[in-house]
This record gives sequence, C-alpha cells and structure tokens, in this order.
Amino acid sequence: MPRPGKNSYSDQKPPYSYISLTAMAIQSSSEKMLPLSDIYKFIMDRFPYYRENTQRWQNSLRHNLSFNDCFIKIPRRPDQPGKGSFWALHPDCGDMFENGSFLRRRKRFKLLRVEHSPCKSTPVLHSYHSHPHTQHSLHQSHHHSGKLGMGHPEYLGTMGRLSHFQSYTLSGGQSGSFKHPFAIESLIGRDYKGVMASGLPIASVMHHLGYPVPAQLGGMVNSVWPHVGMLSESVPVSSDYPPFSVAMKGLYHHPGTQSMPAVPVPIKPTPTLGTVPSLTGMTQGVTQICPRTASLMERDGTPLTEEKSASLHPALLQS
DNA sequence: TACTGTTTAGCGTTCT
DNA sequence: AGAACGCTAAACAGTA
Repeated sequence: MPRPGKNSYSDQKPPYSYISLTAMAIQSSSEKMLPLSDIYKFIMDRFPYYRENTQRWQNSLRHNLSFNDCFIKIPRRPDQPGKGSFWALHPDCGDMFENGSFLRRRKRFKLLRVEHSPCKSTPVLHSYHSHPHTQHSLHQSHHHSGKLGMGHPEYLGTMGRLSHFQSYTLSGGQSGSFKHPFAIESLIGRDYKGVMASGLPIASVMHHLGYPVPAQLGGMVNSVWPHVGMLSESVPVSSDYPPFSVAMKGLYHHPGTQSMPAVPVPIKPTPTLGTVPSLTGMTQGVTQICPRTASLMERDGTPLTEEKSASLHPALLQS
C-alpha cells in the first residue's frame, strides 16, 4: 500500500462502493438528481481511477442503479430533451452507511415487494394513481429475486391494501414498528419542523420537473437546508479525494443516538484517508424527496395544482 | 449506432 | 456456515 500522501490515491481505487459513488454524484447536484452521463462525469472528474476501464465500471454502475432500490428513476419531462432518465436517491435510504463505511453498507436498502413476477423495474418517481398516502414499500427478500415495479398491478394492488400513510420500512428485521430516522413522521415527531423526510430540496426538484413551487415551500427549503448546493463547492480537504461537503448528518445527529465516526472508516483496510471530514454523513443524510410529494408529481408533467400543493403535509408548508 | 436500462449469473468478501 | 453485499461480465431491449 502506498503511503498516504499527496496524490497517492489519484489512480488507486477509491474506498467507496459504486453505490457510494453514485450517491455522492447525486448529492453533489443542486437538484439532487442526475442523468447517468453526469454521474459518470462526476466520478471521472473526481476519481482518476475511474478514467480508465470505463466500460467495466460503468456497466457495474448501471447495474447498481437498476438493481438497488435506493436509486429511483425520474423520467424527463417532454420539454427536457436528452437521453435517459434522471436518477435520484430513494427517500428512505439515508441510513445505509450507518457504520460510516462507504465501501460496504451496514444494511441494504430494499423496498418491500410482492414476489411473483420475475420482471423488475426501478421505482420511478411519479404517481401511479394510488392513494397519495399509501406509497409504500413491499418486501423483497432475496438478493437476486425478481421485483415488481410500482406500476405493476400487483404492486399497486398491495399498496391499495396497506394502511394509511405507513412509513417506508426497511427489510432486514427492521420492518414493522421500525421508524426510519429520516421518515417524515419521525422527523416531524422530533420537531423537525419543515424538514422533509431526509431533506430533499423538494422545491428544487419540483422546479426542475416544471411544477410551480409554493413560496412557503421554497422558502422553507432554503432556510432549513442552507447547505444545499454546498457539494458543488470545492473545499480543499485532501488532495487524494475531493471533498463532498454535506452537513446533513449534523442536522440529525444527537449524541447517543447514533455512532458515526468523524471520518469514514472503510471496512477493508485502506490507506489512511487523511481527513475527509466533509464525507461524514454524506450518504447518511442523503437528501430525499418526500414520498407524499413524489406521488403528486405526475409522469405526464401535469402541473402541481394549488390543491395538490395544499395537500402537502402541513409541516412542510407552515412558515 | 451509441447510449441507457434491465436482468441473470458467478465469484469474492464481509457480516452474523 | 450461511446470508448479505459488492464487483464484474454479459446478453438483451429500448431509445435518442
């Protein structure tokens, strides 16, 4: 192992999984979503290692995007020409790297799904006309099992039978009464007034998708998430890895509630990273879209009406 | 045609 | 030991 130092990692494989890297890229964007090509670009810009063998790692990355439920696909609007969709992080995947390792997740983020059909489709961020409060996760229990898309009749059918506004649940023994720390009711319950589940700058996404953004929402987002956009700033931390300044963890972290090392600790022995404090909580507090609001966003670009806006959770709109 | 997205498969590593 | 996770390869379909 080369001695950690200036540029010593420049062409070494970064100690981050593709999921981490993708999450970084998405997080780095002001809109919290990126097309595939921009994810590639982000990774190649910051990690010279990935400027080679592009076919190999890009294939892997695409596989990860499709396979992992923590990534959701956001279709382009008709007036947004371009290839492919936007990719964002799932509303409830902010806790994947709880142990601080960005090489291996503490637990895999999985949606709960009914397993019947081998077909799979990535959850797409648009309404499928289910009850707006019933967007839900269905269990999926096997690594390579089939999945049902949100648009699948069985998926919807199951959703329809679910109780009113249950939070997303994580599989792996945490379903049931488990409340994800970034679930909206958890946040509201802890007096995170105005903070969305995991904090996606929803006004930003809504704006991006071409929906009118309620002034209260925009203002709330700006005031609650002053760090939004920080990622694009270049804060010199290490010459080995570029910084990703997301201060989200700090917003949620309370002493004694979670243990998160100040510096990410790769499970696999890797050279000392030096100090990469800005990585702390990068994927922990990944900013997400509120499922409730996601369901309001129609695939066909139907404007978000005032009624729809008003039906957003009151906690999100109160000034 | 190149890119994007999905799926399957196999293997290695790490965790429980 | 088995499960879970991560990486890679590859085939294939859809699309700009």
